[in-house]
Amino acid sequence: MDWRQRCATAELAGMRPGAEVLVAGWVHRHRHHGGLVFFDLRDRSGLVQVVVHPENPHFALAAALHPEWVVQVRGELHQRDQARVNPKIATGQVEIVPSELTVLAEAAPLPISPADEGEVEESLRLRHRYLDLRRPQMQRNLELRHQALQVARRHLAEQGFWEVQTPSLSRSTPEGARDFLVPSRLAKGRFYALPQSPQLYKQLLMVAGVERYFQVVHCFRDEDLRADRQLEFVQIDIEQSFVDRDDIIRLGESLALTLAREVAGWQLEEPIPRLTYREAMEAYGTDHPDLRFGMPIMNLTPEALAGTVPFLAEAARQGERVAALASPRPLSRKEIDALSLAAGVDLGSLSLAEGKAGGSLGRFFDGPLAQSWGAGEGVLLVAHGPGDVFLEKMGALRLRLGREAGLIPSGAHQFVWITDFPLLEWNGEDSRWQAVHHPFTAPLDEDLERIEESPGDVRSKQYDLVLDGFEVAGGSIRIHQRPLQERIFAQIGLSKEEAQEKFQFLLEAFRYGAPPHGGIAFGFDRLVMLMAGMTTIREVIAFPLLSSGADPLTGAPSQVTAAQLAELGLVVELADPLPRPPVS
RNA sequence: GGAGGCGUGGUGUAGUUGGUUAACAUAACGCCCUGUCACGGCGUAGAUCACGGGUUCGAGUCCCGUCGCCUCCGCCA
Repeated sequence: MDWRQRCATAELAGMRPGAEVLVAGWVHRHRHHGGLVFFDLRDRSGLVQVVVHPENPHFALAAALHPEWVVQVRGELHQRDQARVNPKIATGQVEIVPSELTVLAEAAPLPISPADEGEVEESLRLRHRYLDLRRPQMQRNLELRHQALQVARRHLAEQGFWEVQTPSLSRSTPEGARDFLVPSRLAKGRFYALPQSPQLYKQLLMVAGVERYFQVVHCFRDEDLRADRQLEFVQIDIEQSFVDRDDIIRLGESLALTLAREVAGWQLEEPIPRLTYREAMEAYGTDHPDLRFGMPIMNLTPEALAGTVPFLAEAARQGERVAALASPRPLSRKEIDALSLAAGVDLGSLSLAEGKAGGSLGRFFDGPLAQSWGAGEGVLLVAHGPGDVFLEKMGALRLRLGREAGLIPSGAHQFVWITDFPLLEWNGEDSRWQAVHHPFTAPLDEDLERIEESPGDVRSKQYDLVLDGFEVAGGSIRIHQRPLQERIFAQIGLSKEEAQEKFQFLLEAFRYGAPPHGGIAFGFDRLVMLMAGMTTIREVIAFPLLSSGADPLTGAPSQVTAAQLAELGLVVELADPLPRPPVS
């Protein structure tokens, strides 16, 4: 067999009728008319119809084919009659009349069908992922991901970035997510950690004079899974020396827009708009707002509240925030109650119909006043609460209202940069300040003197890139001077000794001439998910985990033998010896 | 850790206030069919209704518990 003769089914559309062709692939659908057999042969590129007449010596074999058998067909390419053209497939103008038909492999009856477009329970899809991935949609997702990788690599390489690989077996560091640990056999009782990101290595590469680094890298965080989060995920990790914030934002922006244009085919506005963290929180109640629709949170000042609703005015006097969201459509009392419950705030309502104010707050308003608040066709939902926690609740409510009202135009996509994040946040549980991003993030120059006196007010050189409400990239300019780094460590309660113990290698490296540097990391799975129009990253990962962290295909995580444990010097103690049987 | 939704032939679903033999589509198997392309027609087989307990003369249906999957909150520097 000379496989070099084989051509992809998609190529057949452009070939001249009468040509002899060799194709191979899977039997997608099989149509048997007694005296005439058709089957669609599927390969990675698409489908082509094979037609077998009764006088064909391969008729009996063709009639006996089953879905997903692997076959090879040599034959003549025929132009179909006008009435027999199938406009739904790319090769619908032609069909193959076989002179040879060979079954390369038979297939057992399938638990799930690659030719069936209906929904199948996801754990079953993952159990038989190799079948699931045969579906054209999944093949498109894999190809899109491949294209995104190629475009990103080319784009960065063209700008002088070197792809440098960093270790997966590393040391556990404090802060951040729970580490995955790997026991050491050679040093029993000690553990490697899988990287949550190559953060420290890429900074060391800057000290090493690499200047421009990137990597497509697997990262590991042992936290609960979500539709947009897996235990293991891929970043496009970037770091550059001799830059400040706008340089990295420009770089990230060019990469994001290049991917959007070349891979997703989106034409988006340039430059990408920017919001400060504060602006995003005030208007959208989140640091990753979906800007494909408006409906901002309306802040009601004590002045605006004066002489209107007494309990709201009182809440404002007490220092609470009072804010409103404008639902574009009217809501019933029942719907508002349900929204209140879901949002975790007490929602008052204000509407305006035929010049009269209505809703639960309507009695405090006359028509013109209600109008001045923006009450109109829909209903104004008003609530009060303390601080950013309240804004976050209103932000979640905004998102829900926007989605339910269909305010998100299909096909619309909107990037936004979020800047000026706080450097530190108060951790009530541990009673200490902790880094919002990570402890190597540089403060804004103008906020440097406030680090000790007012740590919560210090803004940082962190920036996040948000697409359609998902954080798709994030990074910062790093601290490259040791004295400043030590001031930050002191603020987050990391003693000199602890800092020395945990980050000794980094601090030491910084003694020997560290250039100013910064970087950004793209959450590659999320970005590809959005470009593919999917709603979970599992759809763009070849072999993802269930939300329980289990892999129903391989049975991971699995128990290991006593001998394996002994070799590592480990003893497993469990109340229940089999806490989670593998999915079967 | 918490909340919600879901769990019925291989797959996807229906199953009313508890009541005869658990229905439909599709896949599988058999027969028929010469222009289909989600082919069509006839037939066959295929379900301990996730698991365990309870209420009842009687449970897919009601109650309690457990498990699994999905979504969200917590968590994710």
